[in-house]
Amino acid sequence: MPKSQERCQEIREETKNLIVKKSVLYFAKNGFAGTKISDLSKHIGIAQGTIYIYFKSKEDLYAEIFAISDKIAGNDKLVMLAGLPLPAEQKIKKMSDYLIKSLRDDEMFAAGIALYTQRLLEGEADQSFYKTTEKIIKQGQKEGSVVSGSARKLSEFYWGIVYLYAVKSLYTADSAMITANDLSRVLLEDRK
Amino acid sequence: MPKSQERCQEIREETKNLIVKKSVLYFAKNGFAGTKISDLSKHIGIAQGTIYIYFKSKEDLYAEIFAISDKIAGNDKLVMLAGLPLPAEQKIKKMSDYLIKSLRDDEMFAAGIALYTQRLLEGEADQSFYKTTEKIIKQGQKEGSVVSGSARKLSEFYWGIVYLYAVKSLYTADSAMITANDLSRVLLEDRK
Amino acid sequence: MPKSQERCQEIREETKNLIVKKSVLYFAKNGFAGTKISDLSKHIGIAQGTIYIYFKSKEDLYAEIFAISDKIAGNDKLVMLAGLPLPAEQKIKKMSDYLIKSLRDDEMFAAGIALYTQRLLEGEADQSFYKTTEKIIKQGQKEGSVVSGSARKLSEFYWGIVYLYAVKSLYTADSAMITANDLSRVLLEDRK
Amino acid sequence: MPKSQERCQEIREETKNLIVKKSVLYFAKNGFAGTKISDLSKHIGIAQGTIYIYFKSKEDLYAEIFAISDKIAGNDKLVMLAGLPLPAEQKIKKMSDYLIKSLRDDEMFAAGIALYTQRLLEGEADQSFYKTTEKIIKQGQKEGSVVSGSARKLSEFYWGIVYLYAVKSLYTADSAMITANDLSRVLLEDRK
DNA sequence: CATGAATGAGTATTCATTCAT
DNA sequence: TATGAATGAATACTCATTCAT
Repeated sequence: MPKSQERCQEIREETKNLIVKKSVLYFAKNGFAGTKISDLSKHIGIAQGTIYIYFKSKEDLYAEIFAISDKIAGNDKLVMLAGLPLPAEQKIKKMSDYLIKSLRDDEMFAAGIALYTQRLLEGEADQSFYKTTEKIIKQGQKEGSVVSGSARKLSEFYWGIVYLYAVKSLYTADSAMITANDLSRVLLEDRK
Repeated sequence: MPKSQERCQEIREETKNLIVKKSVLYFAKNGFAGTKISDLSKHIGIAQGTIYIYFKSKEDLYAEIFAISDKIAGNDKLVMLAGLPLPAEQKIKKMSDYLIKSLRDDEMFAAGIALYTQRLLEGEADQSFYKTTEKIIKQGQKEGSVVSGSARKLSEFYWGIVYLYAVKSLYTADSAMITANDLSRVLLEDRK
Repeated sequence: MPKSQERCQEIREETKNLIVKKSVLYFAKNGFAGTKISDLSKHIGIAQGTIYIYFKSKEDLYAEIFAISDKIAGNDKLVMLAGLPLPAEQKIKKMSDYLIKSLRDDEMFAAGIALYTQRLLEGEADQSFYKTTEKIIKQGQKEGSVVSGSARKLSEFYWGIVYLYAVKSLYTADSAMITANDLSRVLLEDRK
Repeated sequence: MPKSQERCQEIREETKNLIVKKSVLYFAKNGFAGTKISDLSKHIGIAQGTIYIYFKSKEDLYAEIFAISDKIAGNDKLVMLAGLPLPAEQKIKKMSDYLIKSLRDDEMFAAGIALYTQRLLEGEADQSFYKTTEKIIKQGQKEGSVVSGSARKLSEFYWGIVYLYAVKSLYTADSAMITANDLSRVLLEDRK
């Protein structure tokens, strides 16, 4: 009696997700060239061959992970936040809160940020994070809560710092993480 | 006219320097695993075998480059600056000036910073940059020019940003570099 | 209504036959090494695992097919023909008729011939086809209807040609097949 | 002191030729799937890696050998022969002489014929051998020396037999090779 | 019995290193 | 010294076979 069509689909889905999930961290830490399929498969807990059932090649797996890195890093949440009817200062604080909390608690998130930013540096990712943040910055500059300067540069700066601490948290468990407040202050005017 | 002993030595020196110089950039961009000797030698403009005359192995070359990365990145200048009888604010401004200028004009410098920081993340570098900067920060906090907070964390933050723009400049020629002023402000109190 | 013992047996028989039948063609075209179980099972229309219910291994399946290739190729009919009380010329004509007709109409037959000959080349098949044909040739040489020369060589030649067109018909549907007459003439004296 | 440019070129040429020459036989005997790079390199007497200096992949090596199989099989000589001002009967006899002699003495030649014909069966080779032979056949039919029938079919038949004995000679050293005379008679009218 | 996802031994390919020139 | 062809151990990838469902 054959396995049911749906159950097979489910198994496939599960295994593929497992591979992706575990690979994100591994690639983020070790890079493409630094990742051996033999080590990766051991880390995932499957046979080497299984990877090739779901991905044509190591490069293919990497590309797929790269491609979804913005999802892993929570781009959709950011876009939603930007759309809310709130003052920019609040948005920035919420965003910073969310980012710092996620970096601290969720290795996958940190890995997603790291991969997404690498992709940006190599010119292969769209700049959705930057652009959404730019909008918030401009709103804040109108409202007087955000420091003056090129929104683009400020956005890059903000995300650069997020990247920085993402990478740090991948390498060292106990890194002296900045607070959400520290991060917000990069954009917000000091209140005296 | 036979080559004199010294001339030979000179040539050796020159070739070795060429290899180091060109390798710094290559390793900084591609990492250890991502660097193939075949590609690297092409990039340097010599034969693969030549590298092995000067270095025992790829790892040996990498180690040597790593070992001098803090020199490339100008650690000695920083130490000297810290020792001068100047207010911390001035030191920070001078330091930031120097860093931004170097990042802009000297690829080798950027590569040195990138490699040094990678080493730090992997826990293999001493933390001289951080520590020297910490001293300046503490001085500044006493003098009232530097924001309050853990000197260690502020130092890490400052150098994180330098690293960030070092990596950026390795990848994109025209990256929207921050100004020395932007960089200084990370540590300095806002003056109203 | 539970399946009877016999019905079960029948189903087994049917599936096994299906596998053999479809495999003959596949192996004949692609050879042992060139046949992947994954491709073969797709071609048969069953799951990979099913093959292993009926055959211990790929080699086992191949061996079984090889073993019956002379039956597929109609060796028994040839032996019977040789035994009939007929002049050699008639036997040769009947044999050629039968071979050409079968090659044209029955892919399985062509595949059987191809496999049998491959086996011969590799020295693993007995030479029953050759030997039976040799007898007919010798009879014909006595009767004056068959060209002179080594019966062995003529027999090899005759079957070589049959093999040739067997292979051709496996690859190209519309190959310019020789006629039974052409084939007979390889052995028979020209009549003026 | 570096190797001279020319010497390097020479060495490359030599090694590539060695690989091609030895591979022709190996592939002809074992087919593509049946040939392991590890075995092939042992057979050639070089390291596995060396093959990949000259060929991008196993497939690439095979394709290159396939592509030149008509040269190995001596297509140019055949074309030249067809152009000579001779009666067709002489051409056919010379051609058959040459073919049988080459098959007997030169394994490479046999391998070339085998590969070329495989290519034909797979529809990837042009049909230069067939076409040149067709011309000679038509000439001979006009001159009355060649049997009647479709020139195309006769040509296919003739080359089929050559292929047959090419394959045979690859497998068995002492195969009962037909004589040049036997081969010629496939096309020529019997003289009484 | 039938299925097809998973396995891992086997095979292809790469790349740091060596060495004859 | 400098070269780059050759090497073979390390790594990527395939495919016959197994096994839980």
